[in-house]
Amino acid sequence: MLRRTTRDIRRANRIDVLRRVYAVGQASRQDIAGHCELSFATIANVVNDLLGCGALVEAEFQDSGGGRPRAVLTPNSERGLLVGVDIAETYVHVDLFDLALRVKHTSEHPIGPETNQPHDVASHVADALDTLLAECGASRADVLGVGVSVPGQVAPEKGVSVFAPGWDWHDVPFLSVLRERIDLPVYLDNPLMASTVAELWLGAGREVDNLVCITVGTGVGAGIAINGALYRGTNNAAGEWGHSVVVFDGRDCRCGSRGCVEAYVGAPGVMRTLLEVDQASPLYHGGDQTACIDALGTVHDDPAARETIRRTAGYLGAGVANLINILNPEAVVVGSWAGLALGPSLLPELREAVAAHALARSNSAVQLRLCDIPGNPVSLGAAIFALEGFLDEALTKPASRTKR
Amino acid sequence: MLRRTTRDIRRANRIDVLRRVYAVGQASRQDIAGHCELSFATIANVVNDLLGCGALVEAEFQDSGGGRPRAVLTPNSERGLLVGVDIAETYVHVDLFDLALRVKHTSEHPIGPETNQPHDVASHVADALDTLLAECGASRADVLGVGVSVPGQVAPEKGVSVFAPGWDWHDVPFLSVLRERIDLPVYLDNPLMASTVAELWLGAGREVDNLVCITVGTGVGAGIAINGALYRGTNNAAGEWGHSVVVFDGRDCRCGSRGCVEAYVGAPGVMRTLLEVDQASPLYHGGDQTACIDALGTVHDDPAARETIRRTAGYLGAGVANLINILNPEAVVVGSWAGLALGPSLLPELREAVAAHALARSNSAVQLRLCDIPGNPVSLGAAIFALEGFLDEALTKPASRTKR
DNA sequence: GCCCTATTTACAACTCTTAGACGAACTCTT
DNA sequence: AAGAGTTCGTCTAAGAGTTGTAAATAGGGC
Repeated sequence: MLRRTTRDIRRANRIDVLRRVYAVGQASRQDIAGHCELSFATIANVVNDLLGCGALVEAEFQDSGGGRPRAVLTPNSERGLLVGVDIAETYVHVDLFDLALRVKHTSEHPIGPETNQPHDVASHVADALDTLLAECGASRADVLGVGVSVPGQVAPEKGVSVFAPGWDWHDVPFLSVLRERIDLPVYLDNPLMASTVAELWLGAGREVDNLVCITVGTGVGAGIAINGALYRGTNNAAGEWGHSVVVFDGRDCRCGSRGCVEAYVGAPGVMRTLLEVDQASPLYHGGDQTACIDALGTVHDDPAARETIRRTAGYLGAGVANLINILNPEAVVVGSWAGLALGPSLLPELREAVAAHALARSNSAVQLRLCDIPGNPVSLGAAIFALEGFLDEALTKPASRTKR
Repeated sequence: MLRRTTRDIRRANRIDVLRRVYAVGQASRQDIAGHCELSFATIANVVNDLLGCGALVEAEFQDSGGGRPRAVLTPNSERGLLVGVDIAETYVHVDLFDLALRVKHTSEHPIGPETNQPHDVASHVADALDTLLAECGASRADVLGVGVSVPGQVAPEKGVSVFAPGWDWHDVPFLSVLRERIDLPVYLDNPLMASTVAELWLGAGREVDNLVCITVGTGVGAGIAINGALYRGTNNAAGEWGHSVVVFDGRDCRCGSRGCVEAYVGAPGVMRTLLEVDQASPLYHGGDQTACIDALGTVHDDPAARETIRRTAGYLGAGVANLINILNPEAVVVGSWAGLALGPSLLPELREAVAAHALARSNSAVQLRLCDIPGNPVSLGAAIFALEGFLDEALTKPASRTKR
């Protein structure tokens, strides 16, 4: 899977080059050569492949100071469309991207308890796709691929949702269900993997090849990227850091275990901490997750809020330090809605807490920051899965075509 | 470093093939083809390289049931010698291996507080090497390489011991110090990396390509292997799981943090638990680590011992479950002296504790077992580093020789 | 119009994998 | 004892990739 034949090298090089172009938006061949460790000749070959399949175009020519002008390569936004779908427990978010990974149109549908069965959800996706295409005046034929993220545990190669905690999905062959309604290449994965890939292409991965992408929302997870590639583990279950123990014999967690990171730094955990600090805090907002977390992130003069942030930073810092000690990454990125809402007030104390628990050598090698990807990183990552799939089809298959 | 040129593919294939031969002791080309995902022709090519440099030999011919007999390949124990050195805080352990990685002779020197400076330690190693060679009637020229493990954090490519906690080593260029005394190829790393490589070649890695190798001694760590290769992290500091937090605000740890796994399941931590259970337990043996841990592992009818084991299994189980949740490996192996001493009595309760904390999907994919490598896995792993270095020299360099 | 410089492209050399043809070695049958 | 059948191992040619070098290309300055 990693490196076997020479074609795998080419595929990897292709992704490297493309990631660089997307990372900076536009790049000359020289620029790419400076950032990927490849000879110039190889860069030229790979770029020609990518120009050939329409993924890139030579957008303009740049002055080179007295020599032949540099051709500037950019993603070819005209080549086609990609669809990224973020299915969460309460909504379906569908983004239509151009090939430059810019959002063209967005749609979001709520999901209620009575409409959370596979067929309902798949219909939502299909309908949203039709609507978005109509809005753009585009047709299904323009869509190069659809990436879909489903919460919980997923077996991407089988196209199965193994377990979705919020609903009662067990071993649902969701990919088939989707394909019945959407006659396009569809790729299935989960939000953790999707947002990590997004981070790799358009986030911290622009500067770094080994990173951990922490999502702090209602649930908590940590996507892992090693050597510029997503790390999936044996079962595509790697990154379930939210259910790693940080407080032995601590709070009950919805996973059945006790003392999990998620029970302390997931939104419900933070709210519980707030109640522990001040049982009558008005910031609790009667249990409204979004309102409460937003309030905690913005109100700076409330002592209960400050104390809640402080304690949360402590728990999260211990958990993050665990990741740093175990994985020794170059970057740790905190994302998802609760992480971003609390982030600005959390970060200074989080850094302190991490430094208190992480070994100096590992801590000095890592940068800790908030996710700065605009929009929805999950649907973006899903769309990137579709992009990768399209490229593999377009550029790896032709080999067998040539063979005749 | 991972995949760049086609030559890296060959190197990776070479290691795959060789690992298979070492794993089973002897293998026909057919057998290898069945276990490495390579065409028969490639197997033959790689095997010929390895025969050419003398790493393998055709030991015998096996009946094939009516056809040309299979040549059985084995490591060529006559080709030369490898040296593996395990430097610990209190001793220097030197093993002389033949190329089949069988121990020929062993030597162990204690290190006192007054002889733990780089030059002293290097002299110990050099002296031991001379002695061992004399005992075998071999000469320095027979030695293909020397692998050296130094405790603490190491930068292998620079040959520097960055920090050794027991002594006061900071950024010691230990590789140079060794080379002054030993005029042979020397490779430097730390015990965690070494024992993980040993596990990969001659332990659980025989069946599995993704594993975590836990060492439980005075210190605690977790070496990580992904896709059949050691994972080092950014700084060669990956695997410092011993200093991941499992009890928030728990026991003070020698690293300066609190609640680390090591503070509970390292030998001193276990002994502290014993005292908490029974302040006057005779099993404490006045603080003698070896005696106490051995006693805890063998005495089954002592209630304090049982309770200590139970609690230790709980802490360790939480820590191991964290690894399983985060990394989703195929195997977790527990080793090092305290782990092995406590292992048999610990294992059933450990499995329970892990199951209580790990997600079902990840837990079902993993096998948890004790290290079954005979002898010293650290010096063995160090010797394997030397073996890999020798092969790279012998088989990758010749390319440039041919170039003329 | 010529030179200079920087960028691209083209080409040849080298590697590696793989499929398939062929030869080698052994057993079994006739 | 001579084929016939099997199973292994080697060899060769084709397909695919990377890379260094040489040649072609395209402005800008004089």
